[in-house]
Amino acid sequence: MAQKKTPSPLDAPEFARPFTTVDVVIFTVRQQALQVLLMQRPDGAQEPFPGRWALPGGFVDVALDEDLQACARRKLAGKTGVDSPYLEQLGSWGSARRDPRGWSATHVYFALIPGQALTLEPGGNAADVAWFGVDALPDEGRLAFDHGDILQAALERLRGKVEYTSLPAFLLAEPFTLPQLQQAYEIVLGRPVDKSGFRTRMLSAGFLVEAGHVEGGTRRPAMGYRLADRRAPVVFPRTFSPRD
Amino acid sequence: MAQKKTPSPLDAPEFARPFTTVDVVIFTVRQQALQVLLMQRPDGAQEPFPGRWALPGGFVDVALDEDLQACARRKLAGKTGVDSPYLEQLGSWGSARRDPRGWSATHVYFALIPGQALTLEPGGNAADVAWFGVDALPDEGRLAFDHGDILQAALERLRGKVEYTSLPAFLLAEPFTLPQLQQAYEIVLGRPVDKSGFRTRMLSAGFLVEAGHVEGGTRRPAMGYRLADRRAPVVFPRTFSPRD
DNA sequence: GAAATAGTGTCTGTAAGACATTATATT
DNA sequence: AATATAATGTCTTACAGACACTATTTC
Repeated sequence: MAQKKTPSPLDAPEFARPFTTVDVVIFTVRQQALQVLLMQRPDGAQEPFPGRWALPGGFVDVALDEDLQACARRKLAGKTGVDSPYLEQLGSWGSARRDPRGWSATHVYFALIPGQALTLEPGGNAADVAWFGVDALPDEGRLAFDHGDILQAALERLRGKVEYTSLPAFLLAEPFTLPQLQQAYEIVLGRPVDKSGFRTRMLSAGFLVEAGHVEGGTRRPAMGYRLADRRAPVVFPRTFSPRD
Repeated sequence: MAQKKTPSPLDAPEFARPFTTVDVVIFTVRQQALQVLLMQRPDGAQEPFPGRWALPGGFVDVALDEDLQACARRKLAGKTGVDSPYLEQLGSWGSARRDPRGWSATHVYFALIPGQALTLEPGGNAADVAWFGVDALPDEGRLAFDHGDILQAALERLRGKVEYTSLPAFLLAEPFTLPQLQQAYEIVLGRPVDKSGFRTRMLSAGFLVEAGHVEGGTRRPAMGYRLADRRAPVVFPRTFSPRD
């Protein structure tokens, strides 16, 4: 086939460049449920998907953002005030049709933040920002753009990784106890986990550091733990339930 | 903090948009080694990284490409002639400095293609395209842009997933034998794998379909197999070597 | 029959899953 | 003392890893 010389967007400024956005799927555990942060789209007539719920995000600002991760961190800090969450790239979605305004590509990150870190409602304008249980999404899950698909992919990634990593530890404020950690696993996975095996796995993985007993509980106090390394999760050699 | 109203790139056309590219990391097994396809950058004075080796890729063409995956498929078919490989999104890299021409973001895919599918050298202009063993990269691995980092990430992803998936099957032409598949695993992982356990794992996973004995070998012929589903790999419940 | 490769059998150690039991706190 | 939760112990089973063995082809 003839290898057509692709015109460069640099040579021809009017050559259409896709626009570039970053979106963040922010998970937390609140009220015994896995929840996600959504924003309501503005109502203007020019706006795409007016009034619909969407993932927090927006255009990359080439003047502000050094790189994609910094852009994601900026948007996350703006909405939640949390500045050092677990942040992982999920992937990117780009097509001619996902945004009615034209060809667009979004780079998606997903973040895990402790529920206890959110004492006050996020941001200055709290009205258009809200937490939703992942099983109780607004508009029957029909979010703006392709954000429904993206959220679905984020959930699959999270639940998949939780089977064999220490990810749920990033959903808890330190220090946390092993029962609390187990509960976080059970909430994300949506099924009970055996206590004995759970404890052996967590302690033998060596990613927890003892931090003294936690008082204030109702009955016998449990040992508190911190993460030895808050930057990355630990990978276990096996999944939780090999087969049904 | 004051939530500055971000100017929209749509309202102001002169607002700088990052430019958008797609790159593909194409792996195959040739000459008993894991190899990757690289292209040599053109030599023009205006060109970034002239003469350096780079991953195949380039600008998204909003007129040609329906979405990112289609763009990756177009670039892959153009370089290799292979049109239905295993293709998975690896991630995206975007920053102000990765391309000297300005803020850019690239969406990276990685592909696995059978070595036997490449009877002739790829493309029309074969001079600037070549296969390299991943342990024998040109320029000591100092590729154009951040492609060295990207290739490293692709290798980690591939080797990581090979520990617990059937991915190496996509590096072989059908029908293939179990000894061939085992060899593909050993080449990618860089270590020997026990035959007995390997066979049990592969056959019990149920993703292989018998396709008659393969002759032409030197000694006893082996059973040939095809993939039941060429679209996605199978995930095993455990990794190959739990721990050292 | 020798040699080389394909394929199977056997043993063992480790660890997960299930469940029972003990330990330590509050009221 | 009763109770609730934290933490540990025991038993069984499944399976990976190691390695020996058998099977089937070519020369």
